[in-house]
Amino acid sequence: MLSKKTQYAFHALIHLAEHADKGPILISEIAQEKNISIKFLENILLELKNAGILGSKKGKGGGYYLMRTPKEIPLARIIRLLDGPIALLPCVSLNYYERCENCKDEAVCGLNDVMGRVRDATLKLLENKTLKDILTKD
Amino acid sequence: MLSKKTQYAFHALIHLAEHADKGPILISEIAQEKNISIKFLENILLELKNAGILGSKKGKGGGYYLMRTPKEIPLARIIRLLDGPIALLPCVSLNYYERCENCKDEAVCGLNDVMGRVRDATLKLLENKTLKDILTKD
DNA sequence: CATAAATCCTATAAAAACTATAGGCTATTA
DNA sequence: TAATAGCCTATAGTTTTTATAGGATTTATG
Repeated sequence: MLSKKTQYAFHALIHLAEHADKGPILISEIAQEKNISIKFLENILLELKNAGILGSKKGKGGGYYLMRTPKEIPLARIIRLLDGPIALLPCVSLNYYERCENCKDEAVCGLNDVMGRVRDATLKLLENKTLKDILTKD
Repeated sequence: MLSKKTQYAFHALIHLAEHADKGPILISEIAQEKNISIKFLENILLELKNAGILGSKKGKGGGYYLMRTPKEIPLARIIRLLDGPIALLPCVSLNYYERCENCKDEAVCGLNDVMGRVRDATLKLLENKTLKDILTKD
């Protein structure tokens, strides 16, 4: 399961995308609208900003906004950023690989093979579907 | 990611399947062969037994053995038993569904839709692939 | 320039989940 | 009846997740 952090991030990004025409959006507005703890959300948006996905403006009239169009933000990017590996096993992870400590040869491990396929099927969706694909408006 | 518990369970099941001709197998043998803490493994095998996947025999000459042929044990069964939900979000889980607290209507939520597809793609593999498919021998 | 608004940043706390261990109990075999 | 091996439950240690706190910094505006 995705962590709350990642789930909140998706809902926040959706809100930002659906209100992109209204200039910077307040953290507090998103928190209220999406029923998320404001302080927790603050940390999440900061991480998204530091990763270059969001921009922000301080002071009155400030808030957060998308740095790219929704179409340019694959869902896999958000998950990897906040949750880490998408694969079900470390030994089939593309970005967070770790050797299997329970089997002797990954090359002939059937579990490795099947989980690799699960990873591929999952990534086919999560790398191609973007923020744009999860919006209600437009 | 799957928990260690589930990962260990898969490796133990593989060992049991590949030595099914040798009668009951000792926990200690599996633990040593697969590099797993023996006491931790004990709990896992017990859970698999209580779920009807494994059988056991006590006393000298005892041990664990499969209650069904490898072909009859889908990978999804093991994951759900030890790890819980396979879906990435509670709101798209078939067996552990929970309503989304951050969106107003799941029926029109794009995130719900995409994650439902991820679940389907994952389950297509995990429900059809069985213990037999992850064995080295045979 | 002073003030209020809003994000930035880091630390920490609280809770939950995960991983592992302990130790006595029970059944079985020889 | 002694040794073997699983059964069962509790608990401990660690890590991760979730959430909160509070002051620092930047910006807009009157």
